[in-house]
Amino acid sequence: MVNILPRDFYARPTLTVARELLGARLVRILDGVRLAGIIIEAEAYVGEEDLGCHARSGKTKRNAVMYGWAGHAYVYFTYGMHWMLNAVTEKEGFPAAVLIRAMQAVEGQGIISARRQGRDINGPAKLTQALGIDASLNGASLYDSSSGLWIEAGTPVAGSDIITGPRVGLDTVPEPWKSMPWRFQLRRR
DNA sequence: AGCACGATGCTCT
DNA sequence: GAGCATCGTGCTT
Repeated sequence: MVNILPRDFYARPTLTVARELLGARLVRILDGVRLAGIIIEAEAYVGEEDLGCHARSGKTKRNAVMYGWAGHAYVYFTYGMHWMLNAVTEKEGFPAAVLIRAMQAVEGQGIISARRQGRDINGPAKLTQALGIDASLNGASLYDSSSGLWIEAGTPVAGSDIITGPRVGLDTVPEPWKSMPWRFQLRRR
């Protein structure tokens, strides 16, 4: 049975969505083959007030998708070579998203491993490289399988299995945003 | 196991 | 022109 998370799932507070995406199944159809992983790490980026968020300076061409409908993919390019996958959250007009940072491969592991040349997939740019996610998926619907990229409900995760901490890579971001505990990880089993 | 650094190009000021 | 929600390599402990 297919159980794609609906748009309403994303149209909620970003911290809630980030926590609940842990344990969910990220699915990608690449060259007609189904690849999937269980999301094990995610971070919340919440509005123009959040100085760690790309929307900190208002709407731009790059971050425009974050201002749109919840449940769409915000995919951006950084460091000259890396793609990052986010799920847009909250209500239309409020710029917020969840960065998908890591997953545990559960379908198409052979292809995923080959695409990574045997290296690990524990990291936001590694994940997008493994799944073949790039600018062509910016704005794609995550609640609709026709996009080739969606998220399915997983087994519920106990709160005691979730580790929180500060977001990664915000070295030049001022406090308190730099240290907000808006990174969520599934405890290793 | 951990740290430092270079790669590499797009976006916004 | 500066900075970047990173990664892989290579060198040090």
